[in-house]
Amino acid sequence: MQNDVYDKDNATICPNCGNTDFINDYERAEVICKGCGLVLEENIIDQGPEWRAFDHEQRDKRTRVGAPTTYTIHDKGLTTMIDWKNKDSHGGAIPVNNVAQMYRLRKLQRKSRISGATERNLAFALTELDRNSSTLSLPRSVREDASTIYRDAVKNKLIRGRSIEGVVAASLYAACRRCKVPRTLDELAEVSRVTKKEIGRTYRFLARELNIKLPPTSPIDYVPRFASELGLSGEVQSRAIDIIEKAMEKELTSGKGPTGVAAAALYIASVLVGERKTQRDVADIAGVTEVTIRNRYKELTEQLEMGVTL
DNA sequence: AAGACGAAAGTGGTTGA
DNA sequence: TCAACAACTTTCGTCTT
Repeated sequence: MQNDVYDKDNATICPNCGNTDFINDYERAEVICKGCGLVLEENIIDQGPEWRAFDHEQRDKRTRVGAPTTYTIHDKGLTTMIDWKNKDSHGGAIPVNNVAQMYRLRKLQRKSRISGATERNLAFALTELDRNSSTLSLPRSVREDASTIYRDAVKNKLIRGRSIEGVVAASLYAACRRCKVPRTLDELAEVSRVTKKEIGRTYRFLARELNIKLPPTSPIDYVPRFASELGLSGEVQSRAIDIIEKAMEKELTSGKGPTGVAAAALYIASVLVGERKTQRDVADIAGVTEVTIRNRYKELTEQLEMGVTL
């Protein structure tokens, strides 16, 4: 049917063979790796229409929907606009004595769209949200999620005493974690005008008040992004994930910063595969120091009995 | 000369009295 | 509110490739 890119949880590589191409087979409701045929996901939902159309005219006729509603626009994109043309529904001219009335209606409509402090607050916050997620190049799903979190925060009157920007950044941070595409607090602080400390505090506050329960971030979630920024192959990625999984079994990762663990695992993997990167490079991308990489790296190699292979 | 290694002192945040 | 504490950083000197 369609050959989309497999996007579940933002996974971009096959854990089995490291391939990056996937087929969405809607007939069987499976996602399959193009390289090795591994079934990566079952019971997927076909999001296409249930009807078929053979030409453009039919498609137009059978479509029953307009633009999707979105939480990233303050009125969910459900605005009605009054046409600026002075024509009625049949295309005929509107009587002159009604033209002034139409003008007043349009003005009213515009004003009512963004009315009241809450609406204006939302409109501002959501453009801010969009700007931030654009510079971080976050997927649409995360933006939607962040907007709903923000809306919840507003609904529960949690923004009082806090800056809009702070809450926006915190919502984004939470959404990123929930969607398993973690960004560090540093990265968030970089794009918004809020300090890392403030974002962290607001985030914890939101999480508590809104009952957002989030498992601690797994180092694995950082691997694909760091790897691609370092220009490392899929093989290195799967090796790194392998290492992290083993490390988690032995509880070597608890209490340690996930970025540090991810960085060390990637460093080790890059050496093992023969695409060596310097500690400096990996450290810069991951936002940790070489020393941290060394410490993690030492622990990992010792505890996982792989010192010999290095 | 660049990178890796490690010791020592410093920093910001959490925890428990 | 304060001190203890663990993780992480900064800095710097030494060793390895």
